[in-house]
Amino acid sequence: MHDIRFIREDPAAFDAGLKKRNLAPLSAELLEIDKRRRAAISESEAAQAKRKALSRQIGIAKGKGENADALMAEVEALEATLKQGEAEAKRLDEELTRRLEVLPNLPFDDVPDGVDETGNVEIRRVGSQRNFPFQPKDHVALGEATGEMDFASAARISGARFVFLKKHLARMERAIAQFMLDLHTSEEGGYTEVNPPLLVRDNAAYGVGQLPKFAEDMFHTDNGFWLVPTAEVPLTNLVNDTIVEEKDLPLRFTAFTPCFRSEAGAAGKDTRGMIRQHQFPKVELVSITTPEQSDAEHQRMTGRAEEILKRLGLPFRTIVLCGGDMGPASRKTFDIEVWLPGQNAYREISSCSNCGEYQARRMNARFRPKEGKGTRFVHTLNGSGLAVGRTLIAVLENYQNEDGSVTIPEALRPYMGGLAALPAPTKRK
RNA sequence: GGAGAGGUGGCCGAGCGGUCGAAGGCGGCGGUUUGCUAAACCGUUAUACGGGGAUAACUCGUAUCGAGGGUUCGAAUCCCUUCCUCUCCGCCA
Repeated sequence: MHDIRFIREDPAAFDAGLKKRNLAPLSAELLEIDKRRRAAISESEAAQAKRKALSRQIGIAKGKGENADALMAEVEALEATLKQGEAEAKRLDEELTRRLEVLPNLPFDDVPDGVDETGNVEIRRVGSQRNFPFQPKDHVALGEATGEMDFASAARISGARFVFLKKHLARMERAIAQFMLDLHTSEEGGYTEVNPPLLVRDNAAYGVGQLPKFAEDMFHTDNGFWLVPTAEVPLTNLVNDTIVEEKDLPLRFTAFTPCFRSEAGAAGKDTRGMIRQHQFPKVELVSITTPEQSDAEHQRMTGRAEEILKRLGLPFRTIVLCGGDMGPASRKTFDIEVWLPGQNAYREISSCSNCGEYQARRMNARFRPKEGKGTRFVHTLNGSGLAVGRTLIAVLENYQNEDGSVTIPEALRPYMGGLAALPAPTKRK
């Protein structure tokens, strides 16, 4: 949600931000609505002030037992203008909100220009791609060979874009999540583990910017709940409608949850395998900071997500998204892409965004500064730390052996009962 | 699911048709006292929007007592709708 005063003060900066989003300038028409809105408010308030004064006089007169008919007639005469003025002011105010609340956040100046993913810029590459002496398989081939990744059963029971994981793979997914949580909640990680609700109300979905524009991307229950598309929704809303003390910032939350996305089928992309599912597990990171801290926190958060991949020995690259490819709430986003030899491609495994005060304004999340008076909006950040299902895929594809067994990365072994490798599939008789 | 109770400022808690933005307390801030701390005492302490002003200090106005609507000259107070919380009973992982 944008601050109309910011647009009033610097319409050129606003339009420049929209341009980075490949949107046409809007400041002129928004300010026109704002102008009419403010005029209507002034008019309406003047009438209200008059009524208030008269009503007070009526009260005083009646208190003294005097006749107040003349005064009451005066108020009566005001009635029409009053009602009309109020309605007009309200209508214009709502129109402005409706226009503003669907606009995306303004990218920072250092965000690259571009209309889609081709405009993204790689900023670093870590780890080296393994040289396979054989043709590496993708995760579907590996998982189905052992029967531990079962798409056929999932299709019978839930339809497309679901999967059953069994035995070692089920356990490894759990191991990965636990490894991530342990690192994030360690002293150097600094995050507080949270186990949030997975069903949320409209206001929570609105607060992070999912509503009103992206309703069709979420599952909805028939009694009015949204299934969370990411734990970002409940975690960020932990501070909605609250005022935190500056000394308590930053707040850092992490959660391991399933995520539910209904849009996953619509794109027609990644129809094969576990890459894009209606339900997937993810460890999420959320930070609440002061405006001054948010940029450093953004770097830090991205670093914490990268640390997971480093410890798992998975090669990855980090890119900064261009204006056209960023999520609407974000001012700047780093994507981390893991190398998948089975696909011969880097694939997104984390997305870390600094949302500035965009979400804070929508959910009314403020802090009380140590210096000065009043309150200010917090900055909110979120990132995957990491997508657990995709991490599982990455482990399978990067650590596979020619016989179909999979070496387990050292970091995960303590979580797998010391197991060193997932067994190769047994040959069919 | 059944039966009740309630939602007031950063927090607790009064008020139940008329100068109520709202008593009192706590907390916060400023000060006095004090060797320091504590205690005591005095003062102060909401937010949003709009107008004026230098996009200042400040000032004027309007709104805000869960949300929305209604009654009334006037609503925190009355009525309706809705959301939420709590208690008891039932049911259930």
